[in-house]
Amino acid sequence: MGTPHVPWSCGDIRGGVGHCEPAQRLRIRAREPPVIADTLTDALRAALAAAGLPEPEGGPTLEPTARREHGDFQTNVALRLAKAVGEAPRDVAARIAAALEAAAPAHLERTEIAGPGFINLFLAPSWLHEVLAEVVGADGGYGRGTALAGSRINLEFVSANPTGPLHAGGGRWVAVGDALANVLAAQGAEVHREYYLNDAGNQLDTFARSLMARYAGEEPPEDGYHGQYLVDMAARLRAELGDAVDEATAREWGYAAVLASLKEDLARIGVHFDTWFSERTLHERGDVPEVLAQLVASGHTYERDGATWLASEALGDQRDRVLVKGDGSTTYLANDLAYHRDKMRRGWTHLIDIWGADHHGQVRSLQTGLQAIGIGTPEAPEPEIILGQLVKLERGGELVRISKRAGNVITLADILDEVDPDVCRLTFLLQGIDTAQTFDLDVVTSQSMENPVYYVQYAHARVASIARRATEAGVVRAPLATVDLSALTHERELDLLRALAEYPSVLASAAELRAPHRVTTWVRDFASRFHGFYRDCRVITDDPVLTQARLWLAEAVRIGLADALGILGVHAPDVMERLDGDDDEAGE
RNA sequence: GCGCUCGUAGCUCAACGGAUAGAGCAUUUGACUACGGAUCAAAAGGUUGGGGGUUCGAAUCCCUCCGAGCGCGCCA
Repeated sequence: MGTPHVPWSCGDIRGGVGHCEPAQRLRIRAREPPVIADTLTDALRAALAAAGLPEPEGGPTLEPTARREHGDFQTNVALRLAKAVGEAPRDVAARIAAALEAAAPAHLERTEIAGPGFINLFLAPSWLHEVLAEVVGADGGYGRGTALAGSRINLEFVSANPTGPLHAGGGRWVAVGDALANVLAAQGAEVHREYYLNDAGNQLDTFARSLMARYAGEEPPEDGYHGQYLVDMAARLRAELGDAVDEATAREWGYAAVLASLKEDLARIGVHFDTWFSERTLHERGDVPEVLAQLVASGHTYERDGATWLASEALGDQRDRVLVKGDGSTTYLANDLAYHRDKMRRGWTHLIDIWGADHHGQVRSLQTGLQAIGIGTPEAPEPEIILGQLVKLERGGELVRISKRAGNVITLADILDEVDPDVCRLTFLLQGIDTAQTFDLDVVTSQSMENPVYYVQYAHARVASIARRATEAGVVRAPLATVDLSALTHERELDLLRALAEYPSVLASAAELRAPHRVTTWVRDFASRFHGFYRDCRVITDDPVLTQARLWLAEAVRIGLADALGILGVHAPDVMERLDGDDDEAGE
């Protein structure tokens, strides 16, 4: 029966097993907020030394406080040290705090010991003014890290079989994969986007038979592809190539047609792949027999029942796997091993695959098979496989049941016909991929309040609008160095700057955790803070000093919004198209 | 049966082992004669599926039970 191939469940996205443990990943040290964090950490280290205390394992850490009453930063060093030192946590904290205040670093106003033994640091607003200068002074590079500098990452995603259009659920991998690539690149990695075309197996043959059946005006075979698109495709085939097409010709013509439509869909949503890798390449070059020979030589294979097996269970797989079938043909696993070996040979330092959770059973097979030939280790397997839970589609408050047989496939193109690509992308990037996502077509296709993309884009458009107004009023931004940023004292202003201060660590953790949705969460919150600021603080005022400072603040906000949206692959418009809320028949 | 991923407000979802678990939507109540009201403010809403354990501290880590999704082919 083959893979269930649930159309919008991304059933033909290559699947895999659970997340790799962090230890197996490329490690990224999530950075604390800029500059100030280094300063404070150094001061904290010095305070520990001055107080005659050791450093906790992993060094002292600082983090932004969750509540304003707790100051700007907090550290739990005292809590972590208490047991080793043999003193009460609050006593340890007191010693550290005293030493810290005795040699107070820049911006530090006071410390406070709170709760079980936290040390809270209260800083002067000047540290946030420096953040503003960092944001605008970074020339587009604010928030970037270097943790992955030097690594060359091959990121494979989507890779849906070229036997039909992309399903709506597959859009999740399109959006997540592209954003993850951006997130990794933001840490200095060279990232290569790759799409694997499974064009040598029997799926394409099944596709060809189905197409031929439609061409002949018949129903596709039981295990074939029943979607309406093949009826349309068959008609085009007849129009282009006439009435005497054989199956081989139909297969190649159909493959080319599907490939063109895949690329068109991806272009519509703005995703570009650097490489479209054809499985046929492997067979033409003889890569598969070659990798099989390597596996045999490794001693991890055996013959049984006329087939060649990989002794993968001994390497940590759930069971052994067939590499060469009784009829002499190779399995998907054998081909996939050859494919990933090829990727490593092309010089990438690390491979990442994004798979649908329905394929998690294959993860260990691939990883252990590669380990048998010296690629990756149990601690750091290649490829790293990111599993995403599948997407459920809902419309009219009901789950849309997928029936390939009935041909009621909802494609990504269908969605793009109805909604802006930005909405589509951000919707898929709203949540982590560990949980199954329910994609409500009614909500997504409505330009309602439930669409966070407009909320964020509106914030950006508002900033742009302020800039336009300023220009109209003849107000020009003075060079930053001449502007007195200390005019920024309003809680709304500082609140925006705090969010910007945390942006670098948001990007870093999004990369480390392979979780681009964290950027979405941040930018939604950031937009919310801006809307609050906008309400309470007028930028263009009679006070030239305040106006200048706020114009620069607005610019910093624009940079933050635009950068985060850019990483998510969503546009940051200067103007929003007005919704006509007046005669909206769908309203209320 | 075995394995993987999950279970958080009415709904959809956040939350590098940290303090009083946060947003949006929905509900209720308010707010512009100035930069775009696709906005803002406030209220209400929780035993983080249940039970144990580790820890100064658990939604987070461990064990167990319940529930959900997905896997467990000489298919790809």
